[in-house]
Amino acid sequence: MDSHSNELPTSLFSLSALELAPRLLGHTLVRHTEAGTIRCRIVETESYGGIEDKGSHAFGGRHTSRTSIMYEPGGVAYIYLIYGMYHCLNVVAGAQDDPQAVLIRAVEPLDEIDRVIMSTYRDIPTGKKALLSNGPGKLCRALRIDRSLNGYDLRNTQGPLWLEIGDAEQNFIISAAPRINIAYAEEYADLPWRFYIEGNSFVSVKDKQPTAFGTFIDIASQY
DNA sequence: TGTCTGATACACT
DNA sequence: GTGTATCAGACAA
Repeated sequence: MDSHSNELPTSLFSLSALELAPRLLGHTLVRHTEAGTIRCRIVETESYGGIEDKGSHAFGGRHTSRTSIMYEPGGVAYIYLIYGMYHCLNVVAGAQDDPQAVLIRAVEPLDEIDRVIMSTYRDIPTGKKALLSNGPGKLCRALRIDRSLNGYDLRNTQGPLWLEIGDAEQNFIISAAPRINIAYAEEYADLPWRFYIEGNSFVSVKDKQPTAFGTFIDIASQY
């Protein structure tokens, strides 16, 4: 297999989180585990952009041991623990010292073998389908992602976790909606910074009135 | 179908 | 010491 041609272009990750979030939809998250290499399609993301975003861990320029990875140049993984028991995977975006990140909220296994391995890691029956990875905590458990992977370069196809270009032939509509569970973010809570593939069963939260945002952006041909 | 609640461990002050 | 903001299971209807 020629993995080199599947790499996402480096220039993509220097975009702002708000630009990167919809562009990651349809592309492939790959996790190399002891049980095998798992491939899944990104179907839902959220943008956490800049020090002015009250929903971001880096709001106000907060620079702590946890958030320090957000200040790296785009393309590395930012993984944090929530509720003491779940992890969330983010793709760092933008330039050095500009803390931005895209939260991966939901993925869809590409093939049967991927679904089987993910079900094993989730410790649920394989028949559960979409419940497997329709949320940020679930997908991290299904892909055995924890903070030991924090800071890894997601463009390195020799590593434990990376991104690849998705099927260029896919065609879907992107919807935008407010982000989930950030009521504390005040005026930033209602901004439509969550993006997802319209109609995909793995999307974590269904909106009554989704806002059309665009269609599949073919990164392979655009960059 | 929708709403609610408790579990849990670390970040940060 | 206080805040975090997902998930599974329970319950009502």
